[in-house]
Amino acid sequence: MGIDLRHFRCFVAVAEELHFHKAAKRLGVAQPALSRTILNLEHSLGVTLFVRSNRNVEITIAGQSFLKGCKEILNRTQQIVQDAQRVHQGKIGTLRIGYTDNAINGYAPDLLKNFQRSQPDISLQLTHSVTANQLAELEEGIIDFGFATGSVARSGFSHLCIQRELFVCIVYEGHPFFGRESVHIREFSDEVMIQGTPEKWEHFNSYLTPLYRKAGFEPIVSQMGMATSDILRLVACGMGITILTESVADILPPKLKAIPLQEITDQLETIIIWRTDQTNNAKEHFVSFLKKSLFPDTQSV
Amino acid sequence: MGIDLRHFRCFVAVAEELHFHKAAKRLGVAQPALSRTILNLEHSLGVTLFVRSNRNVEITIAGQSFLKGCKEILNRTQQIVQDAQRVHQGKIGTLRIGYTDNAINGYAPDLLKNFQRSQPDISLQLTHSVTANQLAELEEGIIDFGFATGSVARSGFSHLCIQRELFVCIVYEGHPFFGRESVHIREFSDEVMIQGTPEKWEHFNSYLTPLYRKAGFEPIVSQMGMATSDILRLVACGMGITILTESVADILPPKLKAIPLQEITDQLETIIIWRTDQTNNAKEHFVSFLKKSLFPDTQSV
DNA sequence: TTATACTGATGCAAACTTTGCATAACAAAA
DNA sequence: TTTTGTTATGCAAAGTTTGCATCAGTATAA
Repeated sequence: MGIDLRHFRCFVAVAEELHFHKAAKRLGVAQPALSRTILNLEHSLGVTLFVRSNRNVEITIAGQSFLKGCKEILNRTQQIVQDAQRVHQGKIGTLRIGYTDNAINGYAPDLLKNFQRSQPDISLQLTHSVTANQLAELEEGIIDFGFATGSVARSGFSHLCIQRELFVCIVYEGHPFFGRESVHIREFSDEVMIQGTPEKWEHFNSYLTPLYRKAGFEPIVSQMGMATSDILRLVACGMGITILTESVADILPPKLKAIPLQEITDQLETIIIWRTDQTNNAKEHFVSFLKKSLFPDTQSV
Repeated sequence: MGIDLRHFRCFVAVAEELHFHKAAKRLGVAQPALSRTILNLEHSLGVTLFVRSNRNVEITIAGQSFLKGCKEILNRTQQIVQDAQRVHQGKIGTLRIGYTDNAINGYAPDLLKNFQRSQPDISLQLTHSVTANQLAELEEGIIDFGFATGSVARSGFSHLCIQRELFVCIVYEGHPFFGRESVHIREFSDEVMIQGTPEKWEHFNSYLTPLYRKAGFEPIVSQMGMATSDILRLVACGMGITILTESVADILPPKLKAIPLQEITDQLETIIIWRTDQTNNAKEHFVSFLKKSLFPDTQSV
């Protein structure tokens, strides 16, 4: 005869009502059943929980100790059941997210902030890595989502475009372009340019090359930076100017300016990419949140 | 169909064995009964706990979450039953305390003795286990307090430092160091040393390694002991000398001596650690007793 | 003293749950 | 294809819990 939560529930009711009939009513059972349940419990424990007279019921100090424990266990049981259900529904969990320098500016931080607010029990773990690495990390299950730039169509992956940005020229105070409304890329033929390193900026640079080619010259590249912040620092030191995208405005230091490029309508896409197989509820939450945020009109699903 | 402790017990067995037949054997029931119990549980919860193929059983993340909770509840259930029985027998509360070999010497025994005197109706139940295990046991609710060595900062836990000790060298009668006022660690380069086994003494040994490194040699370790008493026995047999902490003086057999180490001021911290949530009266008594003993000046609360 | 009212406990059969056995169903390995 | 290893299912037996009727005990009122 094992002790069960049923015994605990019955015991708590009796201990609180100190009256078998009322407790039975509260539990929705007949009084004799309850009487027997408590007797069984006392017998299993080897502990007298109540002193009954035919006129009233008193709880023993052992009973008081047990009551406290029973309530604790019943509450905790409810909690762990809820927790399991929440995990099952993906409300508790961790999403690992990779991001590139370009992708994390603009719309992305707000997106993540809002998601965090709507699902505070899902923790987000952000790691920095370039697009190519992100794909490998997605494959290996190291990250769940990648914030990447460029069109990355691969089977087994889904993606959503979260923003499209125009390219802009970044100049420092004192440079001839500073204060101009716009610049034409042809004017760069004699400028010293800063660029991202080929390994990390492979994808980004692949957009720039055709622009220079169309303008009919090869850029003079003086220095390279690994991260956006490195490049901006070099520009700020007057080592040269650079081409980045609009959203960099969000992190632009003072004395640097972003100037639109004339005639150039190419856009850099920022996408969120993830594996289509291997889903879990936390991931699904995030995907549906993304869709809701990006296409608020669509009411389907 | 209510969820019962029976379901928890069955679930834990399956989760630990990841095999219905083995789990059923362990529980002493037939496999079909167990299968159905788990299916019922999953149905009641509305949560998939296991992913079964015909070749193996895997636990889901929701299952892992639930497993942790189930273990906690089963342990706590056992405890409250014991508590009730103790109260029935006239003891009012129980504190379960884990201790490591290093932590239980020095100040700790007096602390416990004084607490016992001030609260004779709270029975103390001491169990020996290493720091890492203590943390797991705290999580699972098997112990209420751990006496551990080393700085263990974890969220959800509180701790108090009860002592800081210098390291000393333990030598046997007849050894050249015996009778010396102090020794320098450099003199150990040709000595045969006794050490604690790496599994159980991982933390303690992590203090010794840098000491030897700074002195510029690797120690010659002849034998390893599991417990302090084992190590002392080996030293007493003349198998080598060892490094322990000051408080070991309290349990030093005759013909062994503790000698201070020159120039070494590193100290080993002994802490008491407990879960910040899940408190009860006995635990609160103990915490306030500790604070009163350790900071007798502070009169607040 | 006796009757009444109120209390928890007990006998018993019905309802429900859990169990074990035999075996199905399925997939991987031989 | 057969064998082996695994969980799931059908079904009847065993076990547990329940509700009804009723007992037994005690305080209160007549």
